[in-house]
Amino acid sequence: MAVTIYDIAREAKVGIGTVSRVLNNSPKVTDGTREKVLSVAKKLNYQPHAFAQALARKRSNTLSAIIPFFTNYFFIEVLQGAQETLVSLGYDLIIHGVNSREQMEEYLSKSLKKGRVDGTLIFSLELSDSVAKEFLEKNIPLVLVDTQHPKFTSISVDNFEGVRIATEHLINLGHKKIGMITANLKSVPAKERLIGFKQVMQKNNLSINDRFILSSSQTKNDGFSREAGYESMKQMLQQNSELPTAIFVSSDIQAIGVLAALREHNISVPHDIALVSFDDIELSKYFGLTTMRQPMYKMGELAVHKAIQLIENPGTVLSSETFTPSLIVRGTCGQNPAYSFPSN
Amino acid sequence: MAVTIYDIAREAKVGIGTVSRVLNNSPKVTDGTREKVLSVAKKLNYQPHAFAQALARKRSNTLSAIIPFFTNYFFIEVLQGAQETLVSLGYDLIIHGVNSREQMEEYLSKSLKKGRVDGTLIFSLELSDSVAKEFLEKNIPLVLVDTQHPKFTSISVDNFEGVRIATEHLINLGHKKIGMITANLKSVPAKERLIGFKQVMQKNNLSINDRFILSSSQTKNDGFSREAGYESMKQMLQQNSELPTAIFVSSDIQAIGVLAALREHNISVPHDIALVSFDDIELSKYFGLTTMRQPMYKMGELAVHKAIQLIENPGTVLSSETFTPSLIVRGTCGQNPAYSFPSN
DNA sequence: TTTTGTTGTGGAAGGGCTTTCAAGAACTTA
DNA sequence: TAAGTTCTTGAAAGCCCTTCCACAACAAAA
Repeated sequence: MAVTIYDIAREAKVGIGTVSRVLNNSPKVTDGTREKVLSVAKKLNYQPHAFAQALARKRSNTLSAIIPFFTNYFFIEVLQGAQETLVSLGYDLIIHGVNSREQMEEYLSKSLKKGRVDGTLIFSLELSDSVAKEFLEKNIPLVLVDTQHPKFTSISVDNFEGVRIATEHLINLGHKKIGMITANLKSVPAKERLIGFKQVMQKNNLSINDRFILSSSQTKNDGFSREAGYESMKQMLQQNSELPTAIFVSSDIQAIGVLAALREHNISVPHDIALVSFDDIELSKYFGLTTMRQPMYKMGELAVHKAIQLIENPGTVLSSETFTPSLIVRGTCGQNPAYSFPSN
Repeated sequence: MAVTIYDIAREAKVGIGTVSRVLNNSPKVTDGTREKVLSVAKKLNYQPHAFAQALARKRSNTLSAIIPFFTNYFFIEVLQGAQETLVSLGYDLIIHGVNSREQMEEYLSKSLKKGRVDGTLIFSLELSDSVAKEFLEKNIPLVLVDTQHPKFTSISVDNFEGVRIATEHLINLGHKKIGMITANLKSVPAKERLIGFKQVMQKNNLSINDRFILSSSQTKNDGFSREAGYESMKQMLQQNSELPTAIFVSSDIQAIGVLAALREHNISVPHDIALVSFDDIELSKYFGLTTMRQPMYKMGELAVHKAIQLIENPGTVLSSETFTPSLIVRGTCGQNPAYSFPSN
């Protein structure tokens, strides 16, 4: 049986209340008793019992994170950011990986009420109204990462700004005929990136050729997949005799498919066509992709801070923060001649 | 305030004990009362309070997993296996990603005593004696995955068998002059894979040319890195005028480095040199690597089952299970002509 | 000296559950 | 019908903590 505060109280000849006060750094304890208690606690190698504490305090010092497994590298980095901050703040992390929105809802409906966690982080998954309502009703702190909802604090990436930087990079390199390959337009980021692209082109007085703009009809991963990228590029090659000199692709994973399609047609990157994409997943460096990097670690970190702020400060107004992705120049845009493809 | 068993008891006009018994499927309750309680519980949308339960039962239905972040893809897959099994069994998972053994020990020393988890899973990290002692003393169920210790249940991969399959695949393809590039020999898998390789060569009456066998002196990731692979291959190229016709590389990530070095020298894979490696990380398919796949998902799954068995059945003897990796034939071994490199 | 005010302290209550215990209800059996 | 069993049930105790309340001890003010 583990050591309890009763053991300490007996040994130190004080009351359990005093022991608890000492352990919680309450100021109203004499230095003498404090030392006495502390030394006994150390001698007995006391550790507070997490559940008893949680029960009494009505606080568990635990957060849950719901992350889709399929986000892969994003998953790990963001998790790393979240986890390390959490540890430094004395919290634990219950993680729940899911593969779909349905799975998330199922999990939430079961776990939410158990009072096991003080707050929740949801990554990349769109919030359904029913879930949103439940969080609101139960007043459980919730932070959204890489997804948004008007009623909750969220952390996301500025797609418009990212696209602007990417596209202007291409423009500054002298490209005028620029195409875009995006994912399934039902997905919010796919749509935003396309709209952003058109805006930038217009702002720079460049004409938009609709034949150079393709979206995907695939539903698996909303078209953010290698296959989708491959198909889109194939299609562009079929439909056109003349090609753009540069293409902005809405994700790295699609860009890898695009590269494969181009290679099949012996079209050299970046010589014949330059490429810039979005995400900077782990694969990107191996393929030499010039891309827009999302500060994943930072996002995890900030998510935790926001969540804890919400917990410790229930009145906090919801705040949505936006990160600007940064341009990572590698081989596919042609600016960096030292960068061979696939890269070293 | 949440609904408690007291609310149910009052509403259903029974005692709290009865409510608890119904909720825990105790047989000694009449069908009549059972239904009554159940219907009230449903009506009030009751959810048991996890901490109160844990406190009373002295069981938390929670496992903690300690996984090094740097294992990347392994991390995700194995986690997925663990997590999904856990959910199906009604357990929660506290995960703790670490970057080193020191970090792991620090975390353990703090968290172990809190009685927060019923058992622990440790992945890929070698157990120090002090930590081992602590687990033993406190009698906390522990399962080791991808690492071993004589006193604990573990799940690992049969390196010898994996190497045998890989190397004999090369031999069956007609190769006789086979080299090996391994990682830092301080790491157990690196060493085992090398020893295994030599055994297989001998068993097949093939001569081992020491000039074709390289290990890495790098310490970062124990030499399981792209850079290490690149360096090793460079070195082999420098030292030899004649090269082996096939190389077994101790990990995929190194193989990617090897590929880069070979490309620089215009040596074609698999035409001039065939390659087989180990792990089947996510990258592998994009590089068309023929490799030995570890059943990561399965390992996570089994780890959980073993841990829970240990928890629910404290007398269980420790059992160590070994998985045999399976050969994934892609482009780099030359057997699969349809597989271009980098692959489609 | 008495009164008022501080400060430190012990212990009960409470958090929500499981489990034990004793007693009442419902059955047997003679 | 009485005595003896067996079931079912309500309520108390216990899990380990935090926090509130009341009181003791002492210092300062009257």
